[in-house]
Amino acid sequence: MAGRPAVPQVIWARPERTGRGPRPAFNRADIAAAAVRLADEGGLDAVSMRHVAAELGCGTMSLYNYVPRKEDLHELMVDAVGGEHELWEPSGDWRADLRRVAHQTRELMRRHPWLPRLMSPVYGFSPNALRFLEHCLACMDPLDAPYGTKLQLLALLNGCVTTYVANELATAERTRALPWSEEQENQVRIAYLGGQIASGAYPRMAAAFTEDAGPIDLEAVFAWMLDRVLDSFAP
Amino acid sequence: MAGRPAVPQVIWARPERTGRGPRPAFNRADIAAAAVRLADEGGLDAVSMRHVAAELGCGTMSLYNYVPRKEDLHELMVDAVGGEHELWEPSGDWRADLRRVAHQTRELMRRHPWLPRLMSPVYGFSPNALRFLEHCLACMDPLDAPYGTKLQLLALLNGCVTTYVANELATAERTRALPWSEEQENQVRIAYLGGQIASGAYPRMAAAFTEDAGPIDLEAVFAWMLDRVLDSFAP
DNA sequence: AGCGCACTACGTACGCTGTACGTAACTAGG
DNA sequence: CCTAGTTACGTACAGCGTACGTAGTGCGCT
Repeated sequence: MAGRPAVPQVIWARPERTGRGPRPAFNRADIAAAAVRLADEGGLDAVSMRHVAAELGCGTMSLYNYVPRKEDLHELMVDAVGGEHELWEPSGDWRADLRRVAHQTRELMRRHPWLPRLMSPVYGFSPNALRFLEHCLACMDPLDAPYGTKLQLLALLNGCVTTYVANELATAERTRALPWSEEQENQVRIAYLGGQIASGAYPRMAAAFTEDAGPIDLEAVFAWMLDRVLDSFAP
Repeated sequence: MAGRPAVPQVIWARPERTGRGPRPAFNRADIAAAAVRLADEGGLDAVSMRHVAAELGCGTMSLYNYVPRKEDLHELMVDAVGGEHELWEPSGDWRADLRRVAHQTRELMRRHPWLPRLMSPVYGFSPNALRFLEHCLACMDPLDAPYGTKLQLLALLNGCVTTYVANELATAERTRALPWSEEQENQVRIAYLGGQIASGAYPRMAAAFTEDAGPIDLEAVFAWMLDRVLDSFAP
C-alpha cells in the first residue's frame, strides 16, 4: 500500500530480529563496532555505508537491512562508545562524582575524536545514554533539587565538556584529511593573525597574544572550567 | 611549476583582487550573503557550490575563483553573520555587558540556525571575529585578570551559549529535511522512551519525566545558565 | 508436510556532491 | 602593443546516500 514509511522510526524501537527469513550474518553491535573502528582510524569521513559494508565483508545495500538510514548508524556509534563509560557506586560526594564523570567523558572523546561532532540531544536516549544519565542522576542523589534542575546541570556540564574537548580536538581531527601538516597550517594562521594584530586595530587581542603567559596547561584549564561550573551550582 | 598548493591558505590572507584580468563580477560579501541566504532558507544542506553559484547567477566553477574550498565558504558565512553583532561602548559593568553579548549571540544563532554547526575555533580570527573578541575584551576591562584568563572565560561562555542554543535548535534544524513532522518524530521518540521508562530499569529518569515540572521556560533556563557561569567567575 | 510470506542479500542505477582540469575571453603592467 | 595573470565556465570523475528490483532462505501457519 504505502510505498515509503510515513511514520518515523527510532532504531532502538525496531527489534533486531523478527524470526522469519535467513539468519542475519551480523548484529547491531558488529556494525557499530566496525563503524567505530573506521571512524577511529580514518575520521568520520571514512564512515560511509560502502566502507562499513566492506569492513563487514558484505554488500553495500545489505547494510540497509540492519540500519535504515545513515543517521541511525551514527546513533549506533554514539551508543556503542557510550557503553565504554565506567559506572560506579556513587560515593556520596556528588561534586567529586560529577568531576569523575566529566573526566571520563573527556577521555572517551579523546579516544573517539569524532564523538563531539555526533553529540546532539537528538541522539539521546539510546540504551547506553539512558544508563549513563541514570548513573549521573544517582551520583546527584545527595543533592536536594528537582530532577529537572539536575538534568539542566547535567546538560550544562556535558555541553561544556563537549565544547571544550571539541575545541581541543578540532584542529587535529580536521588536519587528518588535509594535504599539509598541522604545523604548516598553524604557521600560516599565526602569520596572518600576527599581521592583523600588528595593524593596531585590536589592541587588547594584541596584548593577549604578546602577554607572557607561559605554556598553557590544558589539563588545568579543563579542571578550572569544571570547578567553575560545579561551584556555581552549589553556592 | 608546482601543480597543487603545498602550503595552506587562509582565505583572509588572500587578497580579494590583484588587478590583472577582467573585473570580477562579485566580491566576497556578495558570495557570503548568497550562501547565508540559502542556509537561512533551506538549511546548511542547501549550501552547495552549485546552489550558491546559481544563486549568484554564475557557473559553478566560477565560484572557485573567489573561494578555493567549500570550507572557506563556510568561513565567509560565519564571518558575515558575525558582522551582525552590535558592538557598544562598554558600560563599566562587565557582567551586564557579557550577559548582553550572550543574549545577542543567542539571537544571532536563532536567526541563523546553522551557525552552531559551523562554529569552531578553527574558524576563528576572521575579521569580524577579531572585532567581536576585541569588543568582549573591552567589556572586561574593569576586570583585573590576565588576558589569558579572560579569553578562557569568553571561550567557556561562548561554548555554553553555543551548546545551549544548539540543543534548543537541533530538533528544528534536523526536522526541516525529514518527510515527517517534528510532532510525529517526537511522538515516536516519547513512545519509545515511555516504554523504556516503564521497564523500571531507570527509576530516576522515570521520576524526572513524570515529575510535575510545568512548562519549561527556555528563557529562564538560559538566563540561569548564564548567571551560573558568570557568577562562578566573580566570587 | 508444505505453502506462503517475511526476511536477507546484493547488483544496478539515479541524482547529488566537491572539485581537478582545460579552454576561451579579457585587461592591466611592462 | 604584447603578454602574463586573471575571470568564466563546460566537462568529467570519483564518491556519496539510497530507491528499487530480484533471487534465495527458512520460520510460522494451516
